[in-house]
Amino acid sequence: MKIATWNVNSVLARLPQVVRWLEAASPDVLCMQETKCVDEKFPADEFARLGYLSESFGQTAYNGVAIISRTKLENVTRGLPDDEPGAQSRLIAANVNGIRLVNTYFPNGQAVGADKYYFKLEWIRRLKSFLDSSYQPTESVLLCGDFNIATEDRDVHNPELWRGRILFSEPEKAALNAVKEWGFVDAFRMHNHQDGQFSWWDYRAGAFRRNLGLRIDHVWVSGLLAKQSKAVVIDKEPRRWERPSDHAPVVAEFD
DNA sequence: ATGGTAGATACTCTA
Repeated sequence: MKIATWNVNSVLARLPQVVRWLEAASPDVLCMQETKCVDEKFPADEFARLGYLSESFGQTAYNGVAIISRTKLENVTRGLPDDEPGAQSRLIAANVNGIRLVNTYFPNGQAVGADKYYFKLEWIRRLKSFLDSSYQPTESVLLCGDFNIATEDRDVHNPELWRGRILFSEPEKAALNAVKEWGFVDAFRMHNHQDGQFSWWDYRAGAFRRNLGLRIDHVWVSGLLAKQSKAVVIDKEPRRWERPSDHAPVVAEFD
């Protein structure tokens, strides 16, 4: 079973690339972030043509998450339980093949100390509460998405430049570590130990060409799934295509 | 230290 996560940076602008990638990689499930479109405009018909069922949780212009799957998606939930009405669309969860999938788009935070930064930290705390109250670590839970946090020096092209900055500040890492302590393992790091393995590169200043990136897109799994984890790869190929997303898909394979 | 790009929306915000 192949489960992928990809921040597509607008599912409508990226539709040709997403379709091309689905045909090439043929994942069973694709979790998307930053779909940037309301559910009525989500291109479910295009994905149905490729054999995928869609569940979307979008909004106008910003954020938005979706799961497409070759097999049935059950018990779909949208948002965090304590979200205010009209809250940003950042989480969609569903059961697929006995796995509880939690697809997330963490707030970016903008800059350390900004209002959005504190919103990010609080959102992560609320995610932790949601996990604590909803699931047992003995279940098969997969938390994936654009976490907008690099966790270790080897996940950052220049740790000294990024230290203390947004996406790599200590309070962000501590908040995320509390989520991990729910009972997750970073599936990518079970199989890959090198530095320089990134999932996002800024559109500007030739960052991709120079591999000036961060690993901020993650697949985390509970213990049962960790035992079934065969491989996790970051597929850089679609980042080389015309009009790419600034993120690359991360693909996890399970027995 | 600055500015570089991209997407959606509506002349600006977010990343």
